[in-house]
Amino acid sequence: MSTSEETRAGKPRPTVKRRPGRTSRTQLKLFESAMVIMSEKGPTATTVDEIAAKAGVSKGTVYYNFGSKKSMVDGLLRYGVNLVLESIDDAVDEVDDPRERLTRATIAALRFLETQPGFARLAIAEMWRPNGEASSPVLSEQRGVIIDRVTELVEDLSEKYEVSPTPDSASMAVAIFGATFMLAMDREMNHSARTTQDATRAVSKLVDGYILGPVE
Amino acid sequence: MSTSEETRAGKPRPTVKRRPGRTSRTQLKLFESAMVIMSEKGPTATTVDEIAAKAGVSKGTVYYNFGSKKSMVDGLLRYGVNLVLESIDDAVDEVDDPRERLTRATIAALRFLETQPGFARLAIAEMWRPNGEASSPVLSEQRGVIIDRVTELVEDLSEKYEVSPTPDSASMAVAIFGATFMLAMDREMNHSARTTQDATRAVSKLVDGYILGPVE
Amino acid sequence: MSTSEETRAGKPRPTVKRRPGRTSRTQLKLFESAMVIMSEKGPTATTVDEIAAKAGVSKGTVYYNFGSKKSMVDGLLRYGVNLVLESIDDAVDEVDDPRERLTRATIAALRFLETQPGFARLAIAEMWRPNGEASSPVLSEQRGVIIDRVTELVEDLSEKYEVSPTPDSASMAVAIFGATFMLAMDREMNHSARTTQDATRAVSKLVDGYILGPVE
Amino acid sequence: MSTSEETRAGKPRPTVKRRPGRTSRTQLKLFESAMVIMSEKGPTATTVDEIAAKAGVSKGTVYYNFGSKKSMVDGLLRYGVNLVLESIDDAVDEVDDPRERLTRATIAALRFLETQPGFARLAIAEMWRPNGEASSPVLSEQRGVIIDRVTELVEDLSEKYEVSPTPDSASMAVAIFGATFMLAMDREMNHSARTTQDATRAVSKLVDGYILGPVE
DNA sequence: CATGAATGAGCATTCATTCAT
DNA sequence: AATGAATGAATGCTCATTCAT
Repeated sequence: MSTSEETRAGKPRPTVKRRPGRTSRTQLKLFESAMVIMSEKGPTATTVDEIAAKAGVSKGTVYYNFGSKKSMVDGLLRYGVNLVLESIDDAVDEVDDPRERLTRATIAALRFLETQPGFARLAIAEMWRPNGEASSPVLSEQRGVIIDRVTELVEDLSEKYEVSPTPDSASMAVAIFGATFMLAMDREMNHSARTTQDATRAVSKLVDGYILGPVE
Repeated sequence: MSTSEETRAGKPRPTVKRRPGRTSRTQLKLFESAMVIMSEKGPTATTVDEIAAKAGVSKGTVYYNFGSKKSMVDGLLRYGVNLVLESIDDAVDEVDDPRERLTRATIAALRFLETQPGFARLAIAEMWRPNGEASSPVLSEQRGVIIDRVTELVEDLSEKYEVSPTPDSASMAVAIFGATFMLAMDREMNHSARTTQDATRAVSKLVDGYILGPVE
Repeated sequence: MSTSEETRAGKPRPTVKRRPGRTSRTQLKLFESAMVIMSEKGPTATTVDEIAAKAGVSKGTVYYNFGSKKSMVDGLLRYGVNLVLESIDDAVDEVDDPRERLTRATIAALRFLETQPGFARLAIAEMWRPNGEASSPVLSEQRGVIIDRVTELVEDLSEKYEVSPTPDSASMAVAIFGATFMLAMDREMNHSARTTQDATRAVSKLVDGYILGPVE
Repeated sequence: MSTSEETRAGKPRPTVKRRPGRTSRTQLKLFESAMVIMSEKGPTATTVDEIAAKAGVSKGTVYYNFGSKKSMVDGLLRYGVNLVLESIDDAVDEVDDPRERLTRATIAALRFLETQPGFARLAIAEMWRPNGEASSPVLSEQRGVIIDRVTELVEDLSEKYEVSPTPDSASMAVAIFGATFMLAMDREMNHSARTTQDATRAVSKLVDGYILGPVE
């Protein structure tokens, strides 16, 4: 699911199982522990010691398995994005109507983010970073992957409803994604302030706005 | 504009000019330097040394003026949020129609975020943080301030168009804010990918969606 | 006496006093402590903690003053080489005869190395290192400086005695330096095994061999 | 060829073949790999991982065969010294004249060191170390072995030419060895700066100097 | 007001070594 | 004989903060 390009010659480290999908028990434990702590404190504030302690292994084991904190975050990011993508695909599966597909997709994403607030926070903390050095290529990559998926859905919608020239599908996708994302984050911060349903409805509204012509 | 809650008793430090709005030249210089660097590297990765160097003063001076790094970030946050609020107020001023007001407000915010990507990054990096310890009260405070402002605008709209049961105004405000925010960030990351106009139009679309009834 | 090229932008570190020759008390203390410990254990085996402890300052102070362990070693190297050079110059001063000059120089070097076995060990440990990465440019530099000085002396000798075609002066310088160096090291290891005078005489012998024609 | 003094009681490990001179294929492979890497990076900077990787075995296998990194270095040292000794013996064999013997011996050593710069570096890095703890007994031992061999040659020379009281043979041996060593190292560092012949001639000169009386 | 030397807790990372299989 | 996952002590380095001048 991820590989460590950092492994210097002569320093053989497993880092990640060659067989994708087959993650050792230890790696999985570390993965989960890292996700939990990093969602709470953010990746920077999370120490490798904490992760190791939570996973019940030694610090050395973390490095034996992941090579570096950075590659662990990368792995976490890829892992999370895959989960989002999967939950979107599941929600959309066997649904034909483009509008219904988009709506279900956003709701699915919303639900996922509410279920996994950790990932959302991790993602945001990593995604908006200095464009410069620290920002791993994995970020732009994953950012693209998810936006592309939403853009596809929007484009199907555009075709069916023949939405006029105006906003390009990608912009629309970004907007929808942003709305969804922010609603999820808001719910998590102001616990119980608003119901999940409120959020769901708000997103639906926005989608509708895309289809309908401007208020005359 | 900033306060130092950290100053322990018995250790009198100016930290902040008593007279609000009256910031010394040194403080201003530090403020600006901090904003520039923190936008680029994020607040955590930014060191006090760097800020001092950029401002052309000694490290000690930073502490003399701000007391701590944390209180500096708080100040920056307040400063930025005020700017956003101001640009929204300017855009909305003398406009009566609620829809027009909301549209203009979002566009103003969009423009601001595109002009000050630094602040946007700073805000997001700080605002969605562990609900726990690290998160300063200033954050939730400012988060609330801005969402409240948008909510007001949405509520005016609801009244006029008598938007039915639908999503509560606050959720809508959050969604709109999220869409705006994400469009701004996306533009900055994928430089030039999409035009400012595309983004503007996309936001307008969403606003329209709120007003109109659901697609029948 | 040395500067740190490593200082990254925005991370202002004194590293070394601008005014050459004027080293702060702390830096001097660290310098001396480092020399003592590194001569005993070798630079690699010496930890920054140890140096700090011996100097009676905190670890942070070491970094405040030298920036890195590596630049400290570089400084030590330069420092030592300068001392050797000085002691050679002192010994040679006001002596005109080339042979006498060379002899005195080697004896001076020998004495220095016996007095400062630490430096000798440090030098050798650092000088013969992988030509690759780890080897700082300072090394080749200093290596050159000292060999050049000896070569000068040998060349003066060559001229006076019109030493025939034979080995080039530089090779001769290297050989003499090597003999001197090894005698010094040997004396230190096998304490008291051989007297300083024995060593001195051995070196003289070698120098004579250079002047005289081959045994017919 | 190597011993593991570290093996704690009750933990029987082969570590070294009982039958001296009989080294298993795996051990040989490790031996050679270690020599190559350690010559390049020095023994301290060389990790067991690297050696294992280069030899194509697992890290555990290194320990299975050698018990510890230290005992591996010891073995390497012995191995190298034996090679030098052998090449000297070969060069001297069937030569009767003491001067010729010494000259040939130094030239042989010079050639060996130029051929095996790795060993030279390894030897020097290890031989001049803290007299204290880290220094394995193997070191002084090997240091003695090689100096003794040269001393023998020098003594034969002394007898024949009746070199007067002056420098004792051992000092002379050390000096000659040092000159040889340094010339070899210098050639390796300043690649191609001086020819092998220059070095050879320089050493010859020094030997001659020993025989001839002082310049009157 | 300002400075800069000093601090020390904290952190990511390395690596020789162990051991169950 | 060999393996490789796991370990943990050790280490170089960072950086927010303090304080005497």
